[in-house]
Amino acid sequence: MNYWLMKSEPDTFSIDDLKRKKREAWDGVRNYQARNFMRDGMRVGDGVLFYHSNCAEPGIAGLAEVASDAYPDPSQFDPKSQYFDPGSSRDNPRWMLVDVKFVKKLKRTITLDELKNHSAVAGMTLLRKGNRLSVMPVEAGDWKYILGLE
DNA sequence: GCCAACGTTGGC
DNA sequence: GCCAACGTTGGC
Repeated sequence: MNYWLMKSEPDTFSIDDLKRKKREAWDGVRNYQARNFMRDGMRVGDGVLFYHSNCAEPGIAGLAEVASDAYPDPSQFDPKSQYFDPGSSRDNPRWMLVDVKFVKKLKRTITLDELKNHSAVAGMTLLRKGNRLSVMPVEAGDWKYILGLE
């Protein structure tokens, strides 16, 4: 069992949206490293920290779970989608995604600002300067520690 | 809205 | 293969 952090802009798709929909295909990832984590690293049942980015209160807003194996992101084939990739083909899809299902909304958002003040998690990928990955691994120890902060 | 950081693209 | 230009991310 592995742990992950996935970023979403709450204006686009928030933890409340996931709660309402129960399950969501995590489409639109167009970064190779993030894709590789989904394609090669994720297994059904892995834990996911649902992170709100690019908003008033950036931070971990809830928990989710990997709910499918990786499969081709349908939006890459759709010319009307903002995620359309003319360089990809159905025979050899470039972008993969997983489904994610709702587990819980945290009682409060554990903010980025707060995490920065805990030296125990200072090594997290999330906190690395200039980090822009939208999907990244989380170490088991960091996962446990963060859940203890709620 | 600004801008630092970083990934991608494309000319050479 | 180098690297400048460009686009995007995301905190502030």
